Amino acid sequence: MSIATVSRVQRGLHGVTPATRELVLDAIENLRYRPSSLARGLASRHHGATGIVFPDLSGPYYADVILGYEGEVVARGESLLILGTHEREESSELVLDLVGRVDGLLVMARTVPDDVVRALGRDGVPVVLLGRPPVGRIPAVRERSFESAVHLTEHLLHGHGHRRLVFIGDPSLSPDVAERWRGFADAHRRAGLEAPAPVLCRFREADGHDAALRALSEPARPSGLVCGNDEMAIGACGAAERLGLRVPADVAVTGWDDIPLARFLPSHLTTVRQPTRELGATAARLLFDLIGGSSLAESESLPTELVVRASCGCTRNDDSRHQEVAPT
Amino acid sequence: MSIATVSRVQRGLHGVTPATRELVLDAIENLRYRPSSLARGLASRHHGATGIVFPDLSGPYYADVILGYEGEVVARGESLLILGTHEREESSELVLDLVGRVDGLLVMARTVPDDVVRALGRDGVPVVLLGRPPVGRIPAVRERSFESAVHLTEHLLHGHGHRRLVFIGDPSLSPDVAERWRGFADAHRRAGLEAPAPVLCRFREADGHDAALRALSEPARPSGLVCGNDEMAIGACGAAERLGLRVPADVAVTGWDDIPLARFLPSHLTTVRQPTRELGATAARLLFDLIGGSSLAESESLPTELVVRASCGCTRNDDSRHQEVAPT
DNA sequence: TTGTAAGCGTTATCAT
DNA sequence: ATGATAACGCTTACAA
Repeated sequence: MSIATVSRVQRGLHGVTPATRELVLDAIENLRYRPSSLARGLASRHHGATGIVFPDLSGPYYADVILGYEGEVVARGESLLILGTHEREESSELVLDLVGRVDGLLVMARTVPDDVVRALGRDGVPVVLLGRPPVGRIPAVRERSFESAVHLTEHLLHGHGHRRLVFIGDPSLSPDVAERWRGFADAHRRAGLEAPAPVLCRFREADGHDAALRALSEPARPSGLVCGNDEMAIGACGAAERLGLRVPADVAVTGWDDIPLARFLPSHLTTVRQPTRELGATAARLLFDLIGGSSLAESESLPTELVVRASCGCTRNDDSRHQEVAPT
Repeated sequence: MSIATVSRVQRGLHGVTPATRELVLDAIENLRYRPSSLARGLASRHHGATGIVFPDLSGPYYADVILGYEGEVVARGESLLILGTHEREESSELVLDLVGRVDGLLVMARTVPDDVVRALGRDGVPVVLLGRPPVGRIPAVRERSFESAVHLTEHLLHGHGHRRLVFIGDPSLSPDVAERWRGFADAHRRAGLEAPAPVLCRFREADGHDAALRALSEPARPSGLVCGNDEMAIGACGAAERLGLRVPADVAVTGWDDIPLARFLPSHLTTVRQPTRELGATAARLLFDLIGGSSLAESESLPTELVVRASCGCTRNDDSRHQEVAPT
C-alpha cells in the first residue's frame, strides 16, 4: 500500500479500484489516521482557511457580521481565523502576520489604514473590504448608509418638520459615519437647507452623551439629534434626560444599527437596521470567488431598513414600522 | 548566506555575528521575505494557533469570553481559530477537524458532548473546558453558578419573604443552568422548603416567555420567577405584562448574565454578573500552560456578582448595588 | 559562528 | 490502477 494511493483515496480522487479503496478506508479507520493540515497545506500551497479582521466585538454588529461570514465558511469546509484590532498600535503588523496564515482576508472598517490594505493587494492576497470604500481593485461590501441617511433625515425634515437637526458623530473616524453624514447633509441640501457642522465624537455611549450635552447646551437648541449609531443615541437620550428634556417632545433622537437594546429604550429609538448577517455572508461569497480565481468580483451594497419607533416623534401604534430603503 | 543562518536570525536565536545579522535583516527587508507558517509549522511540529469552540454568538456572553481569550492569545503572538457549533448535527466532526489545525482547544458548554471531549483528550490534544464540568483530567474554567444561585435565591427567600419561587430553565440543557438550578434547590432546602420542579425551556427570549406564561397560569401562582439567563427573564417580564401582572409588585423576576439590556428593562432586572472577559482570559492562560507542558493545570472557578436592581422587589435607590459572591 | 543535509507529512509528476 | 520520488519551505542536529 503506497502513500500516494492513500492520498488519492482520502481526497476522493478517481483512479482507485473500489477494492483497494475499501482497504485503505479500513486502515484509515483503524489507525485513526488524520492527515496533517500543515503538510497538506505546504504541498498544495493553500491553507484551507480565511481570516476576518474586525475592530471590536462589543455590541452585536460585528458579532452578527462574523456569524454571517462563519456560516459561509463552514459550509465550504474551511476554517476561520479572527483578529480584533481594538485600536492597538501594532494592528497592522498583526494583520500582516495573519495574512500569512490564510488564503484570503475580510478586512472591516476601523481596523487598519488603506495603505496596509493596498499592501496586501500588491502581495496578491485575495482581500474583501466590509463597511469601507473599495481600495483600488479590492472590492467592498457595504450597506447603503448614504441612502438610509437621506431617508431618515427627510423623515425628520418633512415628516416632522424639524428645522434644527444636528448630526452627532465624527465622519473622519469611520467611512460609515462619513456616508451617514453625507446623506444627512445631502437631504438638507435637497430641502434647500444647510446642515450645521457635525458635533464630533467617538462611538461609545459616553461619547454620545458628552456630545449631546454640548449640542443641547447651545443657545439655539437643536430640535433633533441624528446620531451615528445606537450607542451614541442612547448616550444622547441620557443627556437629554439629564437636562430635563423629554424625547421626543423636546428633542428627537435617532440612531443606527437597531441593536436589541433600541426597542427597550424608554424613548423607543427610531433607527436604521443593517443587514449585518447578510453583509458577512456576501463578503464571504465574494472572497471565495476571489480565491477561486474569479476576477469579476464586484463591490456590492446591501439595502437597509428604516425602523420607525417613537424617538423621532412618531406615535407608536405598533411596535415598529419598517421601511426598506430602495436600491439607488 | 545559508538558509540556516536566515532561520536563526529570523527567530532571534543567539550565535549570530551582529554583522551578518544586519546583513540578513537587510535582505529580509529588501526581499519582503515572510516565512511560510505552513512550512515552519510542519518542521517545528506546532501550529502557532489555538481554537475556541462556542455554541453561538448572539448575546454578549460568548463575545465577551472570546474577547478575553483573544487578548491573551494575541499577547502571545498566536493565532485564533473559531468555530460556532449552532446546534449543528455535524458539530463533532467540525471540532475533530478543527483540532487538526491547532495546538490546543477551548471548548465551551453546549457545543459537543463529553465523549468528543474525551476523545480529544485521548489524542493528547491540550483542551480546556469553559462553563462545563471537567472531564477526566481535562481542566475547566467556570463561574460560581451554584454559589450565586444560592445567594440570589436566599435574597428572594429571606430578603423578600418569597415562598412560591419557580425556576425557569432546563438543567439538562446546560451545565450552567444545572448548577443554577442546584443552587436554587439547595437554598430552599437550607430554608426548610422544597423547591418545585423547574419549568423547562430553552434559552431564548421567546422560550422564557412561553415558560413564564405556563408558570404564571398555574392555579397557585408563583410569586417569583428565577430565570436561567437574562434573555429568558426578559421573555418572562413580557409574559407577566401580557397577563396584566406588574413586576415586581405581583411577581418578581430575576436573570443571569447582566446583559447590557438588563439595566434598561422597564422592570430593572436583578441579575448575576459573570466575569466573562476574565473567564476567557483564564481559560487561555490554562490552555497555554497545558500546551507548554505543565501538567498541574488545575480547574478554576471565578466569583460572580449579584446585581440587585428592582425586579426582585428591592427599591431602586442607586442604579444598582453589587454584591460579590465570596469563594466557597 | 556558519554551512550541510536530513527530516516534517503531504501533493504531484512521473513511471510502471 | 498503483508505486516511486521529487518538491513544498522550513527547523534542527551535526559538521566544518
